Amino acid sequence: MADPSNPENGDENNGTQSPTDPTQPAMTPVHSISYSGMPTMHMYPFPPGLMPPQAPRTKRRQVKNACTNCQKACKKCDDARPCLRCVKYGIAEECVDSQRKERQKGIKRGPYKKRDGKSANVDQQIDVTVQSGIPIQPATVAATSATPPMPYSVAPYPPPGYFGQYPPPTNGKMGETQLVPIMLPYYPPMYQGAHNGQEGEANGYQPAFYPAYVPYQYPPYVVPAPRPDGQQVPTMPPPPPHYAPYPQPYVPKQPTSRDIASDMNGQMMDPNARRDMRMDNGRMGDVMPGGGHGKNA
DNA sequence: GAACTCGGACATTCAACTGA
DNA sequence: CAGTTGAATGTCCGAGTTCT
Repeated sequence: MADPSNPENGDENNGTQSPTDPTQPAMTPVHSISYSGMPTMHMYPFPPGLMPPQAPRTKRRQVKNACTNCQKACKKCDDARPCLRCVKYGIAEECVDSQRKERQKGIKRGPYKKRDGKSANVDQQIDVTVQSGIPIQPATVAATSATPPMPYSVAPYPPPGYFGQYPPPTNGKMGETQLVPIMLPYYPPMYQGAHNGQEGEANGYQPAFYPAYVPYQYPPYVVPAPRPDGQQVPTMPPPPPHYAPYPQPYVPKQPTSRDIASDMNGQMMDPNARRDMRMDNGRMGDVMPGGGHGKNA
């Protein structure tokens, strides 16, 4: 049983949510990514009746190289050095990248299975329909699929600020709706206050921007001409209330006294005592080649 | 109940292979 | 030679066990 109070387990249901977890954004089957620290309360829900047809299973994120301590303990590491776990246990000075073993070369593999379809996985039909009813092209989805999820839906309006940041589409017709590329902000989980998080990017949790396509509706929303003085032009009127809001800058949650207390618990313990309890009888001596613990060896 | 262990699912990497 | 495949290798979830 997962112990929610176990600091090792973190405060997130990382990577192995129920396949039908409705709090997770719809992701393409091409490359779904779990940013599981994304708190539900800060998500931009899909409007009623517009939930994606199925919430695909999210993908577990891994660091490229865990530190030796996390590796020994089979626990989640992060890219920062010292990693959060080592800091938490007071062994920051021992937090070093584990050494990767060189891959063998010259292993013969035998013939590959015939590909049945020409581009079976590329042409995977992805039915992403935004509320305008405009299906996003599979290629479009693929292009954005390696990027963070959009925990909100897009509406057939240019986002606020659109005109100041992106050139308006130029080849549309009156009343037509067209997909246009924009950059959307994404706030990684750890950006949301690192007081007790475990997962996330290395320190310096900056909002990232990533490419996405939104349906752009041509007039009646008139494209304002750029101002000669270079100032940003006024933004568009807000979308009707039934549309999901556009992403907003995340306002980090202040840690509650309870959060702090629970975090303190993990730190009050003598770090050395804790280290003795854990690190020195890890099973890393027995970490076998072949992933897992010897099963493929 | 908390801390720890560890089996195994899942992710990533990259050389071998394939087909244009 | 770029793109694909799939085995090797790595991470870490979470159930079970041990400890306090």
